[in-house]
Amino acid sequence: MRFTHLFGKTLRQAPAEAETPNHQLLLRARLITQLTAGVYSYLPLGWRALLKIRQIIREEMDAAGGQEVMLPGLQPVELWEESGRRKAFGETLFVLKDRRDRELALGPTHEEVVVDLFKRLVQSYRELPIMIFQMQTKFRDEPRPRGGLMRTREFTMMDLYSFDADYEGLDVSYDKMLVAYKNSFDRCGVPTIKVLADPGTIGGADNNEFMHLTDVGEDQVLICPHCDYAANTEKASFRKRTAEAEAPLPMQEVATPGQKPIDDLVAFLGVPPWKTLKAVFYAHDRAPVFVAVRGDLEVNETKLRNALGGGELRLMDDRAVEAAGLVPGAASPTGLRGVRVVADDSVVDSPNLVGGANTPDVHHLNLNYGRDWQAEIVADIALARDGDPCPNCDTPLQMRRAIEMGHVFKLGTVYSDKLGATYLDAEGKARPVVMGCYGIGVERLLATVIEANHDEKGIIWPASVAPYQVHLVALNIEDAAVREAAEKLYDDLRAAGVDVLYDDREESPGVKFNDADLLGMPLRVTVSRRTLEKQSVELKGRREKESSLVPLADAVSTIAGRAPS
RNA sequence: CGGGGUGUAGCUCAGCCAGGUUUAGAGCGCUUGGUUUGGGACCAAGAGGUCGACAGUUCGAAUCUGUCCACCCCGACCA
Repeated sequence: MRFTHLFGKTLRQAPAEAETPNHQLLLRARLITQLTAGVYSYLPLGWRALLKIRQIIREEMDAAGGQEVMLPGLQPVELWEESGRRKAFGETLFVLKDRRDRELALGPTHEEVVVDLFKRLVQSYRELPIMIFQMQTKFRDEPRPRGGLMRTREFTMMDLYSFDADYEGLDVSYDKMLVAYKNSFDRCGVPTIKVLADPGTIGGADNNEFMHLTDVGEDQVLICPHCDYAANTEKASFRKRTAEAEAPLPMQEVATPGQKPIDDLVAFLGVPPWKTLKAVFYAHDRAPVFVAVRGDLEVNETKLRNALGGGELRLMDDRAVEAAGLVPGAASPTGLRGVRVVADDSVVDSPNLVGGANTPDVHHLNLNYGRDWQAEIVADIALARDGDPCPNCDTPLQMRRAIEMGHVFKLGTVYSDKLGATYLDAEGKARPVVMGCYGIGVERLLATVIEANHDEKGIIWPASVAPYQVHLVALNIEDAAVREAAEKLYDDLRAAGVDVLYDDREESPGVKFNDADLLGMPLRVTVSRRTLEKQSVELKGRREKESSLVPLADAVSTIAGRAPS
């Protein structure tokens, strides 16, 4: 490709809307351009990289036994009602009406459609296992698109679905996918770790996320530096400080004027935080819920929502708490009526806690679970934080930010049951098919490739996904000898099967070198008067500091040898 | 949806508070000519803007007021 023909030129300054390095470089190198919030166009260089990424994923899915298909983006909304996920997705689901006033959804994902497909095509256990995948545009009306390609409303997902006769088969399929995912990210030059995760609206049991650790990630993970424990904060558990065994003491009232936040109360009464009961109020599907955790802990809203069986969860402010007839700052679970109570398992196991008395400026001493109050639900709803002890080995966990590259789920029979997807086993009995689903955000992966491979000058493409392998720079191109040599090299390299971007512009050397660094092709080849005097061309790897000269006669073979096609 | 912020040329921004020499500016980019040429050159001449939209206040609005829209950031959701 000649630079003078390339659609779009580079930007010296990054547009103000971009904050992260990957977003700035995507825009400056003209890989993408934004149409509207969370919707992007992919320009020639960006699209070429994306095609490379897609091909890598395709090869890995094929190698794992996947078969590629293409499923519709337009889906009848009835399918979503049948699976119960129309409500689960809520406003995130794009819904439109056809001319007959029937509702159609723009698919945010494809479990429903793929199960429908399974029902139409598969009858017997003899046909199992099956893995099918596709790369299709997904539409999600995200509450807040952000971070360039990190969270968009229209994006490509590679989604693979596995169908097995039983759970043992699912385990096999799942393990194959773990390998295929790791390989895909590795080949794209993105280091990842596998963490435990929350399944969210997808449902199902076991699931893992592939995370790329970086400060610009929107997720947080907790990693044990000692054992192999790693989990998304949404999911992470930790070893809670165990309460010392004590005989329950009689409950007592104590005046605590003006002591509302737990920190103040702790200082005022001189008790440690883990000897107190902290009350937090949430509106769950609009109904108030009393949430009790020990004073040294915080509530994990994802765990809480799961304990409540899903639904909408919101923190209540003091006014809403008062409106519900409760006392913010001195609330007590004792004698509550008409309010659901959810307790973290830590408070159940801790004797003689200090808690509110449902009277302003009064607290109770020696609250004991079972004797003084009860919870409707007891579960682990505590948020793991940086430094909390690893649940496996007690080592302090480390909190890191990360980008979620992929998410794999053991769905089991959640969808098969809801949508009636069965097969006949060897005895001729109908059984629900056991499913898994596995997704990679393709454009997000592109962004992460850049995030993981750049310096202050620009992108440093891994050869595997570089739009072009060679960036041929002709300096002083108005010099006929230079132009002639550069043109010939360009033609010869292409004839040798090398993807080359040829800077044939009449620009100063600085401009050309800076653009070469910004665009980040793996190998830079420079032709100039200076190199021609020595009958040679100059080669420099994007990651290398030093360049080297190669005789003109050997240029094509040397370059072709260094540049995988 | 709650909180914060920004809309002036392709990109980055000044001008707005104290309305009137602003026929609206700068740098970069773009066009033409010339001089340069191994790390974002220089000179000269140009092109390019309904100052986000609408309504209002005023003799007069980029500037003041109101409404709306768009985009960005922080939170609730996810690949």
